[in-house]
Amino acid sequence: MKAETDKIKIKLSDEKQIECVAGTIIKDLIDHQLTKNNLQEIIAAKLDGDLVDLSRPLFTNTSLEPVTFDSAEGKKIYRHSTSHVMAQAVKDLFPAAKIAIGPAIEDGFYYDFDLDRPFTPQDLERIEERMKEIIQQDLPFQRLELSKEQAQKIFQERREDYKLELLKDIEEDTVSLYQQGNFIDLCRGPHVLSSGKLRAIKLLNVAGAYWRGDEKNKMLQRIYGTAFATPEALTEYLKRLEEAKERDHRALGRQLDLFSVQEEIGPGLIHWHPKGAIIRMTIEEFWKKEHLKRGYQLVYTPHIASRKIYEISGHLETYQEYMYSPMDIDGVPYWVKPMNCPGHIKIYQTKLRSYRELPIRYAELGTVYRYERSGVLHGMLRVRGFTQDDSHIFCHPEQLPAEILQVLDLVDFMMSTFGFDYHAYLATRPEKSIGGEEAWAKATTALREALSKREIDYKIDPGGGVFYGPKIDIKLLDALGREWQGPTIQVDFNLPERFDINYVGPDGNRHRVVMIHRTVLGSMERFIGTLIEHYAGVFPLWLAPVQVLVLTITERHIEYGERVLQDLRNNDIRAEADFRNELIGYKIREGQLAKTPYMAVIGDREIANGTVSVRTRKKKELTTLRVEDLISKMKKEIADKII
RNA sequence: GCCGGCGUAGCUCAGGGGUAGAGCAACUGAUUCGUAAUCAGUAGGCCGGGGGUUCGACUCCCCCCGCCGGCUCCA
Repeated sequence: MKAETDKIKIKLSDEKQIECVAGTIIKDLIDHQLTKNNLQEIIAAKLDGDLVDLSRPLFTNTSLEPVTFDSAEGKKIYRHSTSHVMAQAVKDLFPAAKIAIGPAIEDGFYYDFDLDRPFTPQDLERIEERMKEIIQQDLPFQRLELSKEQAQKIFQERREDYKLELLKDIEEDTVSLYQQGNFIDLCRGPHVLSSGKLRAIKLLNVAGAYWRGDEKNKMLQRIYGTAFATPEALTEYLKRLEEAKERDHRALGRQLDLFSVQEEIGPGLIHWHPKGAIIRMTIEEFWKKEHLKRGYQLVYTPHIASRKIYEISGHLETYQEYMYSPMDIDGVPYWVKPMNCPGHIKIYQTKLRSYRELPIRYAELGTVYRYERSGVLHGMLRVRGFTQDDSHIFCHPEQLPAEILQVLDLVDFMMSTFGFDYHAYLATRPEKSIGGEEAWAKATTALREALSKREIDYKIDPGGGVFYGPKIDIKLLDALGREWQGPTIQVDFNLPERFDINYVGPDGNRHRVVMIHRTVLGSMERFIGTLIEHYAGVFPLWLAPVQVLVLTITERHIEYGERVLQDLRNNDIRAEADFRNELIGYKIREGQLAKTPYMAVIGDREIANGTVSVRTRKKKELTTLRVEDLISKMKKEIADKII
């Protein structure tokens, strides 16, 4: 460390470097050097890549980069500071509350508290008011670097049991604490300079959360909130949340009459109404054709199976908690299938397989039932009975890379057909797992290389693999940005062993197959649920339940309307009619609210010319087309699956 | 499963110990109309279910069911 009179060099950018006296506070430096070019308020700084408080003094040559709210790091710091202010407000109003953890998260922050009474919505309002007062007071965030013992003493005095527990797990001798006003928190930082920097805050909701995410631990109360650099940005965000709610597949499912869940039948069990069913059927037909094209063979397997098969597969050992209790059939317990693999394996094993037959790819739209805990059910996205677009590929080890690549190709093709955004994860070997190190390495490499070859961005999910093999998970995003497990590609070393699945190699000996479990949509329920949100209910023509609505102006146009309707239907176009004695504006409004892609209006002029007046849901300008031209235009759009 | 909130007509929602309300939808009638709401009328409710408090409960209390937001867990 240099003496305070010494000069140090600070690199501000590739072109700009300045000198200052050692000990200069970053904020002072920034006030002099950077404010003119930066309208955005600076939240923190990055010194040689490390995030630090603006209140930190500079002692060595370094590069300095300002951090603003624009950056992900800036948002994180800003919101993390807001969570501290919230914790301070809670402690002010509820001194008995103990603080746990309070990080920034995507779009906001939370803080967990332990308090013997629940926070009410009114409490949230009070807390928010108190936070605004704290912001008004403009309390500086002070960083304290203390020995672990000193920190322990502080949190003992304050009876912050959770902080003490966190401290125990910290290995370093010194820890950092942040204080604003009378509030002290164990925290790495950095933070904004003072509470007054926080401009637009909002508390959103309270929820239970287990201490350290473990359901054996005490349940704490988590308050969620968010913060933005300007009130306008906050309002914008809240508006986005409202809009997302309107895309919610549960609301749209009711409005568009796609599906329902019946209390008397049971939660988590989906009823597909005619309009939802036709969407599903269209996707399933497409799916089947595509699989046959790509060398899959379609199979069907039973919905129940005797105990024996699940003993062999290991389901009773490792998966029983998700399986529904067995029924007695002639004294033998039968279970409803939670997965399709055993059935496919047994089909494979009906004869001796040669290496020449491999790979064998069995595919099935297989309906499975799994017990899901009541609190996790969610519309069509998390249910108890669902149809997986399942397949099991049996191959020999050398074929694994090519097979994975082919599956990934199919996944990508499907996702792009539907215009879907997705995130990919490569889940690696978990601690509790079976199979040799070499096999794992080979399979993981095959998965990784397939992802790179397809140029799919992915994250590693360390230890997230299944016990029997590594996997690629594709996550779909719902309207609120929540990720849902969709397509998955899993390599399996386990079932081939348990079932003794073989093929006869060129050497005449039996060899163990490698098995891939995969789905390319996930399940019909979850996929279509997410699709509803993705399209906001506005299905592309090829999927729209009603593709064209034939509308008449008055009763004298009905006869011609009937002919047009039949003409469309004869051409495999899903056409419906509204010949009611209602105003045309009224019928159009209904069609528009149902998000019908085309409406064909018929009046005197159209009958005279053998045409229809065509209105699309997107562009509202009208065109007059001969019926056969409308048919060919629609047929092309359907065939091309235009999104 | 756990924590919190909610449950009133088909849908969206008001009401808050003393006879249950609106809009839309439905139904009936009139209107025969040119691209997002024609007019009039009618009907519709075990106020999620059960128990309790009370002279009286949709309203207050308890239990159960379901839904919503999270946590934990998954296609």
